[in-house]
Amino acid sequence: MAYFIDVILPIPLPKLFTYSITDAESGFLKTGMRVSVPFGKSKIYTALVFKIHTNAPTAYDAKEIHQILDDTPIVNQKQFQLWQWIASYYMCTLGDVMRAALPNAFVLESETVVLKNTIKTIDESTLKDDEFLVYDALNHQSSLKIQDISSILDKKNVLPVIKRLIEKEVISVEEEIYEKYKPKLVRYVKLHTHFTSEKALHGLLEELSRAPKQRQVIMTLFSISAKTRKPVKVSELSSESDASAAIIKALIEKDVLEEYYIQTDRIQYSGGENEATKTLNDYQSTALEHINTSFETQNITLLHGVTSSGKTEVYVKLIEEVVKQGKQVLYLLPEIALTTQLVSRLQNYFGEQVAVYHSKYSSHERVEVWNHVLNKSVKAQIVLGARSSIFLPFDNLGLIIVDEEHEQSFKQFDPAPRYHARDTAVVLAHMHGAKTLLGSATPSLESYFNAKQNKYGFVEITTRYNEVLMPEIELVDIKDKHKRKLMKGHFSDRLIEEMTETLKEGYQIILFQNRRGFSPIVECNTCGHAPQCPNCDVSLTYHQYRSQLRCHYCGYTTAMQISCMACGAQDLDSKGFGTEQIESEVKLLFPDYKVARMDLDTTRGKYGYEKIITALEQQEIDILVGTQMLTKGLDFRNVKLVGIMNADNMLNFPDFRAHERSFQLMLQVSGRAGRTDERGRVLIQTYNPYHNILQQVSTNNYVAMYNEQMNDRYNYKYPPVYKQVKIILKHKDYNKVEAAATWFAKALRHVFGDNVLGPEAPPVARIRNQFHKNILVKIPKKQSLSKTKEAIIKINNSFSSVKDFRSVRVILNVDNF
DNA sequence: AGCACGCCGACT
DNA sequence: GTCGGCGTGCTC
Repeated sequence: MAYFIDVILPIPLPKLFTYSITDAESGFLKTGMRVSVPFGKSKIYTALVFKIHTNAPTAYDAKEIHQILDDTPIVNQKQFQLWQWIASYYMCTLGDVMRAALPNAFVLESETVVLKNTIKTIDESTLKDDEFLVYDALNHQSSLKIQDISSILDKKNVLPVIKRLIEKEVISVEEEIYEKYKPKLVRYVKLHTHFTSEKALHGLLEELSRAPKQRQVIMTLFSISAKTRKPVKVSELSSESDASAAIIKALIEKDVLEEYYIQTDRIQYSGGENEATKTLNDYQSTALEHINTSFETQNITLLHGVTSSGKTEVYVKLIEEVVKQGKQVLYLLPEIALTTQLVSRLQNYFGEQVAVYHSKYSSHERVEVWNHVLNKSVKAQIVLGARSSIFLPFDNLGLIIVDEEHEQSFKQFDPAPRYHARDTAVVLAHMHGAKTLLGSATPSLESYFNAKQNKYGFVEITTRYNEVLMPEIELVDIKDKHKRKLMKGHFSDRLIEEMTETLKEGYQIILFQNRRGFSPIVECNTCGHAPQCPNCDVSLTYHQYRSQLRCHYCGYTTAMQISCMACGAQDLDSKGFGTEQIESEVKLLFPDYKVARMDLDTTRGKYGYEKIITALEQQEIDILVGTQMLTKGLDFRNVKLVGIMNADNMLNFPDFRAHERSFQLMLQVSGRAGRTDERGRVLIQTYNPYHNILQQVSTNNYVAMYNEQMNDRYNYKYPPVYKQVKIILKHKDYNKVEAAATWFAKALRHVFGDNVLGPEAPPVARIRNQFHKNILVKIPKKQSLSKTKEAIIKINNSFSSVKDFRSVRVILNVDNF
């Protein structure tokens, strides 16, 4: 009997590929194991076994696999089920999902290696110049990579040269694959078995009396192992005995010491005893009770708890319960809310049972967490992670918590799969028969809507921890302040007053400005020219601290101009403002206080973010200026005043969710104020204090916001009332996207009529030299989602068979919010 | 997505 | 003349 496997390849092709395997392999292979397979002319890819069968393909000969990479499956059936759901719901391929799901180190790729042909002697005179260069390089180096040859010959396309050399039998090529994951090994030493007897040991010490350093090492070894009763690390021995690596090496070479390696985890929990979980206050325990009651009838429950209401403690109790039952827990958070603060808080209670998984971890570290989850190790009973942790190989999940449920960063935008981790988590939980708890102080409209419709259970906490009052929110009309000349730069007299007061009392201040850099537009006062990005249709943002102009879309930078590039006038003016400008103004206004800034530019690097947070906690910073990074579930004890510099630019953002987002953002920032005992204060500067959203923020009226926004959503057919799929077309030629988008929209209108919007150019019509066009398909609740998607895919297929449009990139984004 | 093949302009 | 640009087609 001939055996075949269908595999998923990590490429965006909609189908599986079939390879043949031997009898022996068929006995060994299981679905979910990795194999390496030849693909195309020469490449070797990592593929994942999806199905094992005996149906020989008819249209082609299946190739044989190259190698089996695993002893046991690394992906389980439930994951495959989830992957298929993602692929169909978010309209992408299984290959896309595989790429996103597996830690990078699991996906090996081959590299072509060029070797010298040693069998034949070469007549060098038959070689051309470039051929000789390669041949000569191989005399010095046993193997060359394609890239090496590229740099030797200093040109891009070296394949013709390689081809000629192969024909002349000078070289041969091989495909090499590397296992990217290497377990971390730690070197240990012990005394060689020769010396275990008392007598032999005595003799040894005698012998070493002439080598005091070495003798010292041996003595230290004894004392360490007597103390710890554990294997002794080389590093430990070396630092304890103050001996260099060379001395230890000498002892190993003399066979006095014996070295050995033990595989260790890269991430280790090193804390002490676990604490008992905290007792909940009345509000919290009522909430917990309600959640439990809700879970009796509902699989999903939304917890709406005001900022600083102690939701985490409630989560902890729930986690404790589930862990007791021997089930796994997934605790999802937006990437930047995953701080050491929260991790150590959970570790306090659950110790080494907590594993953390997010993108700042190296791919090696990710593999380790993956394996712990796969092996149902106690070390990963509770996984705390960002959106990609929904892909871990859970087997018996009992509970998923999605904290800060409203956060848009749960939705992946750029590479497919464009999934929403909150929604995917709900599906994942369902597959495991687990419960899902969504938590937020400002729930997303869709979740609140679902709760209202009784699709989700609903629980509220309306009181802050320790019954601290919600901050007092004051709206400051800066139009009026400008008129009455009460503004100093971007600061109103009210804000300055409050700041002075707060600083005097010894409390800290947070200033929020949702835009980084110094100013988003630099304009010539003489001719009105503003420097634009050469690759994108945006003006460049001025960054003062490096005296640079920068594009926030493609990363283009150029030096700040002294004079106008168009007319040469030296009179440049900056319009608008960002965090950098606020920071420098604060420094002028309050020269005696420490000011820091937190935005993308100051938090680069692995610990940049952490450093600022710690400094704030340690009260080394009096005033912190920042972007929305500030909003993410941080708990600052001593912040009493929050200033929102300008509420209008977010309210006027051209997006149907701008109002909802502004509300969430402002309430979240406000929530940073007054978290211990003193009531906090929030000042919102705006040109339009009568804006409904601002009124709702200032009265902390979520329900009013919800009702008003839902009204709009009904009227304009937006989510959560309608579903939507956004189609983005990109091309470097404007006329081409234009034509392509028109064609696409027309085809869609044929099927969906008025529920198709566009094509329209987005606010930034060109990014990285690609022109964009958007089309939106609105889907009424009663219209079948799967049929709609089928129709879109069909249109997309006929679109790509028009040869004129083939080079236009099409992005399908389901639930693009 | 890659990658090869094949056809055209612009340089050593 | 070749080098490298990109349109086209294919991958078990």
